[in-house]
Amino acid sequence: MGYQLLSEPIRKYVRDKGWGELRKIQAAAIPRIINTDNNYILASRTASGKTEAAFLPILSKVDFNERGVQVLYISPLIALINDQFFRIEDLCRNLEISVTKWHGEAKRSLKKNLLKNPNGVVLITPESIEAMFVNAPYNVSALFGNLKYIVIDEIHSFLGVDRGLQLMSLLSRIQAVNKSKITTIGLSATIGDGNYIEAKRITGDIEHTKVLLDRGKKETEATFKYFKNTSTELPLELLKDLYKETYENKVLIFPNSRGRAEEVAVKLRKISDRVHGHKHYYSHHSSVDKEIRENIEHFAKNNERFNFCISCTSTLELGIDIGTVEKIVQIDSTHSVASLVQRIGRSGRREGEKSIVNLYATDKWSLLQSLACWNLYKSGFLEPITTAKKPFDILLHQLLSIVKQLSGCSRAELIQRIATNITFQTIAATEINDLIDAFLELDYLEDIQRELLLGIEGEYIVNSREFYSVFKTEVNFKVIHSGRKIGDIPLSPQVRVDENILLAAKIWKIKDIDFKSSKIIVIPAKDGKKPTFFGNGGGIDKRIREEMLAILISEGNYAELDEKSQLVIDNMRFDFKGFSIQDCRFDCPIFEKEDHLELYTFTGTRINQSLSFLFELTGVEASLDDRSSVFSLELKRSEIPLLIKNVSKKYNQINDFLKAELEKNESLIGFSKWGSYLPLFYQVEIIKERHFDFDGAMELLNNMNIIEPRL
DNA sequence: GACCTGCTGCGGGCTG
Repeated sequence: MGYQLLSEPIRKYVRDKGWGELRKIQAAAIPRIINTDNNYILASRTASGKTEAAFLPILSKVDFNERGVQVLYISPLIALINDQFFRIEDLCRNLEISVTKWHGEAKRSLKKNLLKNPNGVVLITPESIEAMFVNAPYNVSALFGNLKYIVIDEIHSFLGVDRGLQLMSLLSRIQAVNKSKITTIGLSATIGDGNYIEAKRITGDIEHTKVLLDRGKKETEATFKYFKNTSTELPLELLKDLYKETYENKVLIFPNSRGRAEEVAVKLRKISDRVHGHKHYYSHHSSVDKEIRENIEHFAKNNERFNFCISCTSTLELGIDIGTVEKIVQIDSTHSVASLVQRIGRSGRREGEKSIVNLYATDKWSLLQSLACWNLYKSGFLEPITTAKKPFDILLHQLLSIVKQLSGCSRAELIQRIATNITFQTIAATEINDLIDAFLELDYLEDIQRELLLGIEGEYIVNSREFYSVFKTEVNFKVIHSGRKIGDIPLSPQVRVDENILLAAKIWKIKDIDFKSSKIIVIPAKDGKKPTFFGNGGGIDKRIREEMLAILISEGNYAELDEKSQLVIDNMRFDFKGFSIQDCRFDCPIFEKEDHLELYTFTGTRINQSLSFLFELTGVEASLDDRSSVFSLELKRSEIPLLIKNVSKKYNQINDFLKAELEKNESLIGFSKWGSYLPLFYQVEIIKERHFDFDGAMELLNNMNIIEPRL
């Protein structure tokens, strides 16, 4: 019935494609988009036809003879825009609707043509929208002043992150230059039942946003194996086993870090060379040159014949789809269930195939975490997404952008624009006023005859190339071999002349480092070390830790575990055998050692970090090992109640303590690119909300049952 | 104990 509602040229397109019937998500979306003005979130697996589900009805409905761009498609990745361009242009061909790519790597001549005659469909990134508001605000209204639809691809990648707040603000600012209401369609992978509200929020109108969900689930076959790590390098036995498990397949391997990805690719290739196996071993991550990455993607996508192994990071978790992948390998636990879901979904894409995943662990806590993620995956759990309630850092960024857009404005107008922007509705007018005062003080703004303009510092910030994005990036050196770029790596202590490094699945010797032009010149070599990258660890959700405890206090074997990993789990269970645990959320096992206590919290990273900060304030020596979620406390068992009492006292003045800590150590705000430009008071608010979880920490402390071993 | 994402305008040098 959806088909009948489409316009004739679109029906012809469907017929020409030979599509017997519409996909589930398409059948659901077409009548709703055509017959209502609601916003929709279309949620289903990749390769399930979501793009067409949005564009078939939109192209049928919209009158493209009107002046101005009619449909704006927004993507988090340039690569996705380039991919989707062909599909959307194909759809538009018979209708004579023009499709234009507008991103940093798109041709300028095509952008200029569009400006002469604004029309059709535009594919863009959030950062390019930001740049247009800052550098050519008149183009925003000329192009996007008569929009009918906005389509946001991979909308889940914007949820709960700064980039999503920036996008939300930009959408709100685009709506402000339009007379009529723009309808928004979000395309998404499944994001968990509790998280759809966050997707709806981005559209700016929760009430009129509906979710269309296709729960197409695949069967998954998992195998766990354990190889104890004795050094910083992967155990040889693991690599041999990994080779045996992968040489006959098309495989993606996820070893969790760029350095490990290189180590795996180089060592598997060495084994393969020795036994005359195939040569298709690659590494794929952000430090490998973009062109090399594209070649690998192209090979893997278009080849049916040869087997391959791509050792990668999250670069192959989203976006591009390699349909031929048969098997996924995860080395040590993912950091979230969401990530495990995405990675498992990368295999068995063909009709009738199931997903196959091999999970290796090199450490017992990693094995336990991996098993917990697998259990939660099977139960359908996904980490809850939380959006910052008071995003003062994004407010600073957008406030400067708005002042630049308007080339100055009155204070009243600036406040009005921010107050009507849906992104900042939770920030009070008094706070906005206070911040404007602070920005005048800091020379971000200046007041000339009651008109607010960018100040000297403000000009400096906004005119920087760094202004358009809200995420941080590291400083890199180009790695070059005989004029060809291999990739970009940060300057770690390991990067020295005559040292050998691994990059792009090959071994290189460093011949020269040019600090002026940030270049590292290399030649091929025989043996090397995996590169070191400076990462800043993320967090594990508390639900994963609770599941880890639940596994420890349960009995029975898992069919997915091999003999050795089952034995490791059984040994860990033996260690916790003496504890009678009723409630995995609040029961905390404690071990009394000779000169200290070991208190297991089995809770999330942010809660642990908050507890650690609070313990330190009371003067107690407490060291945290977050991987096993255990505190080592220099205390006697009888002193614990006093500790908890003291923590509650200190918590009353938490803002003062955080302020003092920030004055000592400004890197605490390092996770927020624009946060460090804020007055200290607002930095504290951001850290409290996003780095720590004091509410969670106090909830745990107030309900904590410390469980002693039975004798 | 991590990973990923994007980018203007202008001038100089080179190619067709």
